Amino acid sequence: MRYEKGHKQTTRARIINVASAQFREHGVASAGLAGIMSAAGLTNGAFYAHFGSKEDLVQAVLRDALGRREQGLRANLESGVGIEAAIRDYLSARHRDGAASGCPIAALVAEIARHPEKTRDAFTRKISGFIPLMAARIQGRSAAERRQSAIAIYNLMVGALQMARAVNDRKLSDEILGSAVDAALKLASAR
Amino acid sequence: MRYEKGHKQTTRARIINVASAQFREHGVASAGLAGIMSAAGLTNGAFYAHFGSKEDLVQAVLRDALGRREQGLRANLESGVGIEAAIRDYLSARHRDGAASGCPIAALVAEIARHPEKTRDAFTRKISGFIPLMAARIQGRSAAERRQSAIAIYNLMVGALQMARAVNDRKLSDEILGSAVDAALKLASAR
DNA sequence: TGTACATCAGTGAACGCGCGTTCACTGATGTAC
DNA sequence: TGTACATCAGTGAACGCGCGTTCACTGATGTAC
Repeated sequence: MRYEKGHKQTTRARIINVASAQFREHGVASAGLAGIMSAAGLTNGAFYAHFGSKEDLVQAVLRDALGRREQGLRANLESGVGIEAAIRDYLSARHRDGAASGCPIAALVAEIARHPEKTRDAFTRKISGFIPLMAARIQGRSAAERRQSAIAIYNLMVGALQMARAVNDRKLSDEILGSAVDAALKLASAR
Repeated sequence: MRYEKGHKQTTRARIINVASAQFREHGVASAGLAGIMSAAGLTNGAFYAHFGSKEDLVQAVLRDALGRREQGLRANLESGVGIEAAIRDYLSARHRDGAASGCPIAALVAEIARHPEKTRDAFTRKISGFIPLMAARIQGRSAAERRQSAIAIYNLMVGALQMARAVNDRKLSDEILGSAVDAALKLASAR
């Protein structure tokens, strides 16, 4: 064959990786296919050998990026990384300043709400899988309470990260992250 | 005069109102000027008699929409509407399902982070004004603690509302709102 | 009082541009006989 | 072994379209004299 076996799969993965970063950095609506393809070292036309439409790519990116974060959660759980470390990492200056490689939920959730059902389906499915993984690391009297706290903590972190990114004043931005860390830790400890 | 006094101001306000709703519903990037102007009962060209650019309009919308919410907060404070009622209202199904007339922060914060400094300035200024108004209604040992809780509660509500809007499963969406209400109330009460 | 001109909010066609998408083609390698 | 054809990932030009923006123009009313 003119290309080694698995070449197309590799190319597809490269497109997904590039798109994943550009979507998170510029938003789905503002990241164009031409820019994504050229950053992947390809030309416009090759796109449709891999995906049926831009919306298809969005779904593939969501599944991939959220899948990676899920794997990360599982790895943390197994290696015993504490919930406090995870919260501090999520709400760090590094995460705030590195949206392109950061949490896809924080970067894209508002846009996803405006996308077609199929895209929201892909998102919803991944989120549903996430929740039990987070709940497993949270203290609480009952499973229901742990689940509830896990959801609230994630929502708090997502909101705080976005706010810290939008605000144009370093001190206020740091204060937002710090307030969220404290509140998240409170919610994570049994009451 | 061919138009009564104050006519231009009224028109400007109408453009801002229409844009405000369309930005919140479709996002700034996806809401076009032609659509905004025609919804305001005008043609394309009239836009530049009122604003220098689309980005100018974004800033005007932010100042207007956040100003309205600030006024609402002040009114609640004076009329003694409790923090619990405010939280339940923010995290209601009605607010989730009515983005066009809902909180501009939840709808636009992620996009604002990617806009020019001047736009982020307008946002930051309004947010800074917000915080003390919210802190005044929160319990806590010190002013610093009240401020911290107010920030965390708002971040939690913004994140939860966005997540509830993105998720494509009514039950999960309701659960997200409910979890956020409980967590916000916990954060709002003194500890 | 009547006429000439100034004002100005809004019109609507046109600008260049980048978007998502399509498609005829390329060229390296495989297979058939 | 050599030739004809099939495969297919990727090329690159072109499509129609809507975007933000510009601009010559309109027409109702004001002011000057």
